[in-house]
Amino acid sequence: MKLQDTLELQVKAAVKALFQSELESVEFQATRKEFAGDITVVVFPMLRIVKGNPAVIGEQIGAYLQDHVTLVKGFNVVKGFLNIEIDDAYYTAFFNSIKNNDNYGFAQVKDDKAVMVEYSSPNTNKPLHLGHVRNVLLGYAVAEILKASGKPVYKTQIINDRGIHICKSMLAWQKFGNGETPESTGLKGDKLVGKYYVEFDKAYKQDISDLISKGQSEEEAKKNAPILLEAQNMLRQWEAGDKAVVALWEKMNGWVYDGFEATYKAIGVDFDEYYYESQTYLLGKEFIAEGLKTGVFFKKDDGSVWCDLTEDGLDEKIVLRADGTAVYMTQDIGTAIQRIKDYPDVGGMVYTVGNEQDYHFKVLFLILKKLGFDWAENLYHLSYGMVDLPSGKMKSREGTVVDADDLIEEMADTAEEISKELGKLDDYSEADKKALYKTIGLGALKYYILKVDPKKRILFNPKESIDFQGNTGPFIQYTYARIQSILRKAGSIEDTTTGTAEVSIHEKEKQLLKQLEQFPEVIQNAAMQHSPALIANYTYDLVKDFNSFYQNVSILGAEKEEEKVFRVQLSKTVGQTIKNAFSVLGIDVPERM
RNA sequence: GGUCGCGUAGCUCAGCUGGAUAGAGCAUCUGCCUUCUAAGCAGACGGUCACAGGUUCGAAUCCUGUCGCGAUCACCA
Repeated sequence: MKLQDTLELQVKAAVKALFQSELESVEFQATRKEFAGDITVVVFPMLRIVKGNPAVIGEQIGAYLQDHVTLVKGFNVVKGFLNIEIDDAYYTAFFNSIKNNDNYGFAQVKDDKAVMVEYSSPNTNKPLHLGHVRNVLLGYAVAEILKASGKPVYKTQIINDRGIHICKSMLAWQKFGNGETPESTGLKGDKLVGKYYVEFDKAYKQDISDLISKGQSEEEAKKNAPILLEAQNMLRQWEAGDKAVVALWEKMNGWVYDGFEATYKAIGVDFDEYYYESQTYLLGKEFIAEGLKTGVFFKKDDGSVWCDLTEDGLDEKIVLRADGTAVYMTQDIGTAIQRIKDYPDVGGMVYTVGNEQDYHFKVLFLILKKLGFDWAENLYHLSYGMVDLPSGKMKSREGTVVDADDLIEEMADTAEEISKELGKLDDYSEADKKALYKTIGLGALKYYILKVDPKKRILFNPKESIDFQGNTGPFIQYTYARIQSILRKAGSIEDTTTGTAEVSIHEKEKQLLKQLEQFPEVIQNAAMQHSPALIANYTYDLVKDFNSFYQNVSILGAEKEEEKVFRVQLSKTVGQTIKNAFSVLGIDVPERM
């Protein structure tokens, strides 16, 4: 049983024995480090049940606990806070229970219902940028956290592969591309297609200014620009299944997918299943028709279909255009239903999408509930703030984006610079060095993004590089590498001793043990709150405790053999915990750096 | 205008369902590498938790209002 649960029972027993009162619950907190003790009972809330002076009550309960509970070694009362000192034996026992568990912190699969986590979900007309990076890192981490908390998880994305924006890239390539391909240019497929998206915009702007100089208003010109009309025509041809257009669409989307895969691989994320809007929007339409029959939706005079959400405090929402074509909502309804059809064990879904779509998901979830799906109760919009630049929003068309591939490369370059300055890796091969720089660079980037609350917007200043010192990924990776160095040096020592001998626990060691103890709970909390930031911050605290221990206590130079063994094992366990924590964040840890 | 989110040290952020003197990192300044990796450690400096009320033994945390920033209220996705 957990320490806190044990103590709760005992405190209740104490109150019953001393004051003949029944306590509903007991409030605990970690003892502040300026006071003696390990865990603290807050006496104030008891005053409702037990009348008297909180300090006196604290003293009485403390005395009772000391007499009746072997784990309680001592106590003191400061104001209304009863600080309890726990016997070292408790911590040694705890440590022995986890020290050989490489999966410490991860729960066994205990849920038969799976969660499907959607992230990335890009448009196929331009490369991924820093905004997508935040999305992908968040989604991947939350999926891994859910897994670690004991849930089966499917990772997926919805690829927005149809619509006017794709026709724009296609048309521009047709007009100006001269048959360029990723092979002929050496460009990544997504970059090539993105290039023509920008080309389209240039031509479009040229058309507009031409029309304006011929006397049209700006508004008219925007609508009548020849190249836009052509793109719209292409969309109609696509919807009509025109062979040539569809073939071009397939070819260029193929290029983009190859490019995306390369980026996902570089970032280190993956997916179990892909969904394409071009394949799910029709199913959405079916359920609109269904909902029309059951009265969930209604038709307006012009033939458009709507959902009335005014009773839920929202507006009316269109779900099908007057001409019968699908809107965004139609597709999302279809996609959700398709997923449950494909994976009947899925009992809930997480959508990783920016907070500008908060309203959309509120409405989507509500509509799915109205359509009567029981799983609609378990939908969660993992909403996150935008990544902005000092100049404002990132806009692909205007080229003001931080490209994902470039960023990853720059991070590795920075890692290389720092590493070379320190010069600790002279015996590494070039290939090993390169791999390490990537690990560190990515570690810095991922940690930088994941440590902040998803709700907050991030202001990314490309001129100020991401830190490698302090509360950062590389700092944590460094600590891990240090631990591995100790383990390499300790080598055989570990194996020759049983390590069960009683060792008096140093203050710094106890601090580490307390921190380790919390890890499983942190995983559960992070899963419940869909928050990678909790894991990141926990890991940072653990690492700080370790470094303090490392600098203040000699590990390999311990006076007694059993102390040395204990410290080495403790280091090893901390290292394993860092590795486990970082693995759910999708961050690798190096053996040396 | 309606709705939602955010506002904590010069900067970037923690602060769980209310608890002790609000914590880290960066930046600035002091010490510590002949001893396990100094991407580190030990310390100093730095705060009217946007503002005003309310709830209570106790509020950065909960409630109300005000101000500031952002998003959204599309037959775009």
